[in-house]
Amino acid sequence: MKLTMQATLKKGNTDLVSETIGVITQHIRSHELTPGDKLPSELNLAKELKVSRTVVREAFRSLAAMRLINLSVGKRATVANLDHGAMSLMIEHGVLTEQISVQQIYDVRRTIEVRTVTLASLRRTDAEAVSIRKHALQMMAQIENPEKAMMHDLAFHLEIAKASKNPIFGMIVGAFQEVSRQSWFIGWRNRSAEGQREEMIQTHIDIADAIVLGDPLKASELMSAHFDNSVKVLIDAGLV
Amino acid sequence: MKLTMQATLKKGNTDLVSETIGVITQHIRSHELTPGDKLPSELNLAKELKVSRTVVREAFRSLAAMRLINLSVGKRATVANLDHGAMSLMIEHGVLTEQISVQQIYDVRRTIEVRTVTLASLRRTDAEAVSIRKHALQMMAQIENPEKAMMHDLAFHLEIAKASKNPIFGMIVGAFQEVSRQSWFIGWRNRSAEGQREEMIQTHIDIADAIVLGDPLKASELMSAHFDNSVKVLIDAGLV
DNA sequence: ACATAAAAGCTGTCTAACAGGTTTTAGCAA
DNA sequence: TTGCTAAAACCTGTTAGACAGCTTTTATGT
Repeated sequence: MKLTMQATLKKGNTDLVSETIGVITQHIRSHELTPGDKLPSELNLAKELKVSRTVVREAFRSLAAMRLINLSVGKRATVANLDHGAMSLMIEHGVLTEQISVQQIYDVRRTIEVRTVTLASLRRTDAEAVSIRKHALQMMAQIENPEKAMMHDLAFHLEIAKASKNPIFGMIVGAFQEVSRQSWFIGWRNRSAEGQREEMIQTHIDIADAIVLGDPLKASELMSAHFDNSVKVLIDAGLV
Repeated sequence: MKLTMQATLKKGNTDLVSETIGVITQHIRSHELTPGDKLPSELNLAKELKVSRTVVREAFRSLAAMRLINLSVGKRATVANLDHGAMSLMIEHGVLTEQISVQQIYDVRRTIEVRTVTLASLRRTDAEAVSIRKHALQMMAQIENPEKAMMHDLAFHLEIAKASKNPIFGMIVGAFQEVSRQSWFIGWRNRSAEGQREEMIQTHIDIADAIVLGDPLKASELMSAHFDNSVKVLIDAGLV
């Protein structure tokens, strides 16, 4: 890769690391780099910008934390694919520090997922429809195995987001899954009455069927009802 | 602050920095820290974990990049308030690297903002209602000054998100504003026909009025129409 | 032409040092 | 004793150099 990083650091009020981050993102932009493309090495960047390797390293780490680039030992840093890892941590942090409540998460999820299921109904490939339905069926099959049932539940929602063909939805849905993982079992445990779990899973199957049939209205209504029910269960469980 | 970081690094397959990040987030969790609370100093953490200050610094930088903590020279790191800065960069990166299209952003925005305006209509304080309406009116007043008109436009949407009383919506709406800033002028320039800009701004005022009146249905319909129109303008401009 | 070994390049981590900002401490004055 | 001030202690930002261990390139010999 040719190394033309004509941008120089204007050593102003902010710190060198922040400026270096800016230079690197600018580099990505000006060279029109796409996922997988390599960035300059730490040493070259340091020399180019006349800063220490430490500064460049901290800048790289920052970008890696946001999942904008990938680091791996021995190799040069590469531009990263869109990923929800960083957003997951942000959401988790919000919950941990009591800035976000579980109910608020569910409201956002409902808002997003009513949309993803609508789009998925319209845009899904046949393969995606099959995959989505399979996860719903597997939930039912694994009803005695909460751990696995949850896996399929999460995968079900994520597949729908992917089938919406909008990567931002995929990112947001993915971001909430880490933290949802924790409240999932509460919901499961509190659906203890006869048939409650089956009913919940059946809703998933019905949603899958609506997607298979390409019925966005039906799909979104079911999804909305599913969230209504989930929030109700959590509230009944005293989790508010 | 008492320094009990009993968690030790299990020097396993991943790198020390990642593990240190985990320890720090764990520290925040176990000590139930909330925004503003101080974290241990780099040196103390380094000694505690038996790693070099370099490693701790890179961990801190990573967390700061995600806006989970705030750094400032001379002072100890503190737990941060929820902030959309990192998410802004992630979205911008997605657009820059051609993983996200402008139209996809608008679809997400519409989805979210139809919801925020609904919630805002129900939950806004009087002060918020006034502020929202003021921004809409200021847009009209600054119709000859695109730069300022845009500022009020963005503030308008952000205020609505805040009035929804769900910080996640605020974060998401904020995150998209950085990147929307760039397409805003395209939309503005392409509403060149007589009265088109006034019409667009009038929609904002109408939305504000619906919020003032506490009419969520009307507000959400108007917001939806606004996005329909914006997307149409951008498509007509050839930006797809 | 190809396989292999050496060399060069790169990242991860550590140590030591110093500038300059911030908080705490100590001591002095009222 | 209280309140102010100056010094000390603490803390972060940045630099330089070093070495282990992994990866890519180069050179070498068959």
